[in-house]
Amino acid sequence: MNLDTTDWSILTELQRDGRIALTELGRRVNLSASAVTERVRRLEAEGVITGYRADVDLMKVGLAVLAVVRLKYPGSRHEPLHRLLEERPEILECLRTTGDDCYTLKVAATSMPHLERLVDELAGLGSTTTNIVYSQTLSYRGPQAP
Amino acid sequence: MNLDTTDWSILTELQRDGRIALTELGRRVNLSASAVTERVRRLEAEGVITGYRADVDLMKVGLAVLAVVRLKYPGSRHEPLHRLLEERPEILECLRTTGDDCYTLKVAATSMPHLERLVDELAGLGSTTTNIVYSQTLSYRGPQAP
DNA sequence: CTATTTTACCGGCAGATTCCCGGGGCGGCC
DNA sequence: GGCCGCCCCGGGAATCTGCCGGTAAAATAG
Repeated sequence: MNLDTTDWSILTELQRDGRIALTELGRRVNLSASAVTERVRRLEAEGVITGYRADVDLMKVGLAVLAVVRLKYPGSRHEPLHRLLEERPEILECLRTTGDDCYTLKVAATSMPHLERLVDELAGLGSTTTNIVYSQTLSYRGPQAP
Repeated sequence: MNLDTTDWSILTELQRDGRIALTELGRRVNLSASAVTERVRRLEAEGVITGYRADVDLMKVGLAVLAVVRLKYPGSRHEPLHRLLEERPEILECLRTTGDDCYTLKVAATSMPHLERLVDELAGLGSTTTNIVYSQTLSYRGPQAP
């Protein structure tokens, strides 16, 4: 799988606006609609583009408290955590990392008591370190050409 | 801004597939195309939906090394960091948090030397703690009804 | 309790978009 | 040269979007 400059332009545009029409996308990358369609289909089929998502403002939907929870997980039984990830949509992201804290989670809650409950559930699995998020730079850009 | 059950269904569907046609979206939430269009337009105008993005597989585009970098930032001059965020597309996300490490960054690099360069740049601003990411649960779900 | 306004929905139509063809230009290979 | 694969273009049918008026139920006012 090799990406040329045009592919990168397409990825950049689709990361900026994932709902853009293919004709408009073609206009921006100097390609006909059919050519750009074929390229996008190929990028999807190859798994370069894994999907398209609407971004939702957490505040606007009542999730006012965002936090990073680092979880130190003893042993190697990961099923309880995976089950928790399935059950709790408040856990937005879960990264397994090197270092003392095996997992880094991003968690959204409606309130402090809500966050407290979530952290308590996680604390049942291992020791946690929680930091409240003040603000986040909206990363509406994804990967770009290396 | 109050969201009813239908709005939540719409948000759920659009977070699962942000490029779905409005007619199909209407079918899934039991609404006509025009009704669902109006609701989506309202959600966009109110800022609930902030945009639509294509998700790109980092591996597939050569960004094989993902890391979490925590940055302890002395003082209150944040411009140097913001400039770095603008310049370095490798920084996918930047959260400002409570706690000893003021910032938590998610960084994608093509290789270890590449990551090393990035961390060195960040280390010029403050003291860093870096953890490599083994794997991440693809959070293709966003917020759901509280 | 009735009248009026507001809200949310539907259907339909014009225009735009997507999908699916066939066909052309170009470089590599026999 | 001749063939083949690759990538691109253009055209037409099917589909989707954007916009309109019209309707019914809920909210508001009197």
